[in-house]
Amino acid sequence: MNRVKEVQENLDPKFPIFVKSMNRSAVTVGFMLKLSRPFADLHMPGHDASVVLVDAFDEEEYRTKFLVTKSVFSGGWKAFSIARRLLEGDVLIFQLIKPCEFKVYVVRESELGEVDGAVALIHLKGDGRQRNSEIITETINIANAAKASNLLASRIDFASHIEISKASEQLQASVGSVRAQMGRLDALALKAKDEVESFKERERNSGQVHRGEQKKALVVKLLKLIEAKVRLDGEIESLKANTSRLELMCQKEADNTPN
DNA sequence: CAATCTAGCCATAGTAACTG
DNA sequence: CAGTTACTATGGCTAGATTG
Repeated sequence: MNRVKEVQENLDPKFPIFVKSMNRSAVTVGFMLKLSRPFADLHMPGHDASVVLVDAFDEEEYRTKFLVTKSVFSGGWKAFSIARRLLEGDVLIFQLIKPCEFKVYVVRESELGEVDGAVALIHLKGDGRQRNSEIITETINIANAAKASNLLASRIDFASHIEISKASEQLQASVGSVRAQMGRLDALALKAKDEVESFKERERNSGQVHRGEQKKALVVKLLKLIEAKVRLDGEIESLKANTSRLELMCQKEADNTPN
């Protein structure tokens, strides 16, 4: 929830948001999602309405029905839930970007590493809230792209498409590497933050003692962070290229496969 | 008949009122 | 003023209705 909070805080505040963790009735039996009453009262129409959910992953739109009497997303919610493969415990952040239109960010309980990475990048970049939300989307997109590639692969004949499998494996290996990098970045970012806080504290308590040396140490740490960020950017670019290559291969395969 | 949707019921948490 | 109780709002579950 702390991670969700951090993501939430880095979204554009001019759009109202609400956070919802997935329970059994939202992702299995019944397939309906309750909105919090205060949010529904403030931002939802006073009548049943069709609501558009825009997946932050691929900008794909899903229509669902909002039932005002129960403050729930009902008809159509199941399609979104299945398409995004939502599980109990996953947390969704709904950002109201237009009347009856939400952008939806998925924070998966089982894959918090994805969000950790996004948070690490937020610490590093810090050049505006809009940019931050793009970073989160991009980071989650990359991880989801790897999963999507698996889904595609499951639909085709593995035996006759070894090359695609290999590409998929390479892609997953790359994702693993990037996740590991992100974990390290997060740790470094937190450490640097602690250092800055402790530096400020010491400065308050003991005046200007060793100020120069402490600043030097901080600069070294910051340089390390920047270096790691540049390395990560390179890996992300390479990962994107791999994803495009895999998509092309799958597309070719789909074109060649008779209906 | 199976999948999907809806509405009602129940449990729980929060709050207000009452009592000692 | 603090503790207890009762009421209300909210959220989750599930059975029944509807639709294809």
